[in-house]
Amino acid sequence: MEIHGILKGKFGFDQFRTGQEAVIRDVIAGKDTLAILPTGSGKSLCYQLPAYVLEGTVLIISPLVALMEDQVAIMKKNGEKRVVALNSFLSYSDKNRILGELDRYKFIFISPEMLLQQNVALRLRSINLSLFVVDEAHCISQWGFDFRPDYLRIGELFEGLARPGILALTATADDKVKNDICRYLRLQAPAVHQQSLDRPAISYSIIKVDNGMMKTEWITNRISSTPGPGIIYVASRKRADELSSLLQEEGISVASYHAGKEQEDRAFIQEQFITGEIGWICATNAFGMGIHKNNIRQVIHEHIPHAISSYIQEVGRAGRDGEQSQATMLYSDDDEGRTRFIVQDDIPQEDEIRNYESLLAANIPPDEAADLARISETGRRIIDYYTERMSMEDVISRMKELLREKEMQLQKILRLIRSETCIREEILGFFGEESVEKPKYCCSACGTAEVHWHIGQQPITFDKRMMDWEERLNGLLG
DNA sequence: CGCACTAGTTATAAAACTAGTGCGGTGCTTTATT
Repeated sequence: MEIHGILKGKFGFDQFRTGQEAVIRDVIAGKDTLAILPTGSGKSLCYQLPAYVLEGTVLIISPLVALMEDQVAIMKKNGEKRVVALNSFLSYSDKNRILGELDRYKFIFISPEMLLQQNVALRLRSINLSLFVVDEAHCISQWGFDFRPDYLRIGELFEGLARPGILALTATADDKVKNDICRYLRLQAPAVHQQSLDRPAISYSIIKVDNGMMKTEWITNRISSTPGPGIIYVASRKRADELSSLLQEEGISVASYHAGKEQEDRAFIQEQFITGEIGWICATNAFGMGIHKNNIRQVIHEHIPHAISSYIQEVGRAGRDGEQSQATMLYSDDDEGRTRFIVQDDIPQEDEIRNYESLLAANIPPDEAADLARISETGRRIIDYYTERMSMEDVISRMKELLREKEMQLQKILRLIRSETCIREEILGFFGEESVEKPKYCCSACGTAEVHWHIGQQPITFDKRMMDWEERLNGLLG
């Protein structure tokens, strides 16, 4: 069947959105494909359509169980019954039953961790896979090295075996992320499809303030006088709850969201935000993946994000409908040290690794050894992953390398913050895009960040440099 | 690293310092003998 026919017949669309068709043609041709498509451009069609052309089952790696469940529900609602999510929501018996009849399914969603369990991997290798999809593929780079090491092992599934084409999907990827994806998925001569990451409808502001109190003040003013819906990204769970309560007292419709909340509550809050019952969300970086909401008008950061690529991901959730939106980053001088601490804290140190390994060598049980060497659960998983693959000395130098890498990413975002040149140009340059057309509302560095919202009170205007107290003082004196 | 918080100190007393302590993001997975 011709792909336009399937597009109309199965999905009810008359034409492809920008970028989709080229990706789909490569996927159907069996090529390894890396597709970097902006959120909301219909990434899931890139594997769902080929599924109806190709013989066999499509296997989709997904980072969050909640996301898998969502997608399965949507597909079932749209009439596709041969779809299943393999994750820890399943009872032991259901899991076994499904594993026994895997080839009945057209689509299987699974986490990297489940994928790499021996019995699961064995079963998956035995069925006819038409396509292997890695959704949100930037997770390989973002999480694999220091958080969820199984992300680095996805490529091992087909070690030494014939395999189907691989499709890696993500919304943002700089050169490092692209390289990590290709390397760890072992892509062969991948077709890379990438659209401009520029979002002309988003204007960028970076504003320096003196302290936390000013952040609270600024945000309160801003939110009471300009439209939402919006997301406020904060650095800690505690702050998310605290800021949310403060804003509630001001009569603002807001809720907090972070990983310390019950799954149930998280789903509920997310749902309310999507339907518009809640106007604002105060959240840690836990919030965002899989949020299908077009009309987010503002994204505010009140800390320095960990890396430019995470910043762009978070900011990119605004303005998917193409309407004017604003991204604002508030920061103060002491943010740098705190961001550095959070990013680097979980990476095991040399003496911790040596301690832990010598305790293990003395036959101390692993749980106890990790405890004694004061290694976090995450840290231990990381050490275990690397020690299985290299000598202790190599693990130690690998960890140092990881620290350097994190520091480099931080330095890049600090450079962005301190730069006086166009923020849009800087950001796009970071992703390798050179020519940039500046929209009417561009950024605070260009002096054209301020959108004139047509509701509420006076627009609040802040000049980035004048917010610095020394310069403000000089301004008064001079 | 830097914050918020607490307990202890000071000595006219009360409020105001000081030193010490705890805390900080992201998520998957966990289950078997007859």
